[in-house]
Amino acid sequence: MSRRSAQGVDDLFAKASSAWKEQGSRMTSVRKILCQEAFATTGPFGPEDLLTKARSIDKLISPATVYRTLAQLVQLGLLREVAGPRNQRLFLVLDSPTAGISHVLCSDCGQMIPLADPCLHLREGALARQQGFSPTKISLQVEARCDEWREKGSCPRRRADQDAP
Amino acid sequence: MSRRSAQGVDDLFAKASSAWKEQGSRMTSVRKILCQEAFATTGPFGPEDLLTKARSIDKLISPATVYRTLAQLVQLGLLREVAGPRNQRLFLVLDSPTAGISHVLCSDCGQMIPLADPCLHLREGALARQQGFSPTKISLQVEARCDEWREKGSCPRRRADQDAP
DNA sequence: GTACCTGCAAATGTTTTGCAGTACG
DNA sequence: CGTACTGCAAAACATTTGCAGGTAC
Repeated sequence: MSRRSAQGVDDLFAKASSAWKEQGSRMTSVRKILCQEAFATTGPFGPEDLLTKARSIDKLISPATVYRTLAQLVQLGLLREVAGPRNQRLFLVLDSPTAGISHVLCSDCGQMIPLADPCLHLREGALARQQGFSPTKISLQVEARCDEWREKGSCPRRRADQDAP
Repeated sequence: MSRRSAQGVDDLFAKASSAWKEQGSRMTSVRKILCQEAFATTGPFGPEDLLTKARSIDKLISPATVYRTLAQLVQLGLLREVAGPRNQRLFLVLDSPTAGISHVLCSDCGQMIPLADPCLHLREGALARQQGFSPTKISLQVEARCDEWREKGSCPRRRADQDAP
């Protein structure tokens, strides 16, 4: 998994710290670990992913704390929740107006491939605001079969734990 | 809840029957009830909604059968699963070109408001093709808090059976 | 000292599965 | 008759919550 630049991570980390402090909360050592691991991730990640990464640093971190922290980071506007394939919950770091929130979901392997399209992002916000809504969660589902699937009969990204559609 | 025309329901019903028959399965009496209730619904509905409606006709229908049948109807291409607010699973009847469109989901009342935006639709197709995918269905969901919610503290569309977030 | 934070374990809520009986063709 | 379908109950998961102890300021 690719990682965000140290500069970007520090930026986000500072934002989280001050946002928490502002509301009487603290940047604790557990939250530090969770933030570092979450913010360093460039792609979408699930609660389970984050827990695993965090536990590679501190084995005692519990799922409860991961869920609590994720909810807070979404509420602070640093993460956005998106709908993943097969009802997974996924989170994305929101660190710039160009944050890629569009994705293609492969019908075969279920994998989510990000689409970078700032224009689309702006458009989504505008659409929602037009009708009197403030967006909190955005999910674009493009159901598709990848070219490899059509040519070779199976998707190269398919994971072993997945069943045929 | 608005209902689909009898003609439309019959059409979908016939499709389901023949699709099942084709694969050695049957249109049973329980499936009839589930299909009728699902196909008559024009908006998004959850497994629980469908179970309730079905039980108003036959009280013995079980959740297991509802889930099994929903999965099959999705697989047959008659329903489409979309991600709802607060991690609800929602299903839509796929019976027209307007099925693959965008929606705003209200975080408070859970209602899904369609967004007509053919431009967005076209754009997604292009994006997906760029990356080697052939899109089949596209749906954009923006989960949001509506202005009424922010101003009055609750959403005018809220239904009685829903809890505060 | 007073909040806040955390892990644990239990509770929740939803979806799936094994199984025995039933119904359909 | 054999296969598919169904309800029931239990299992499997994912997520949330209560609480007691620990930590930061």
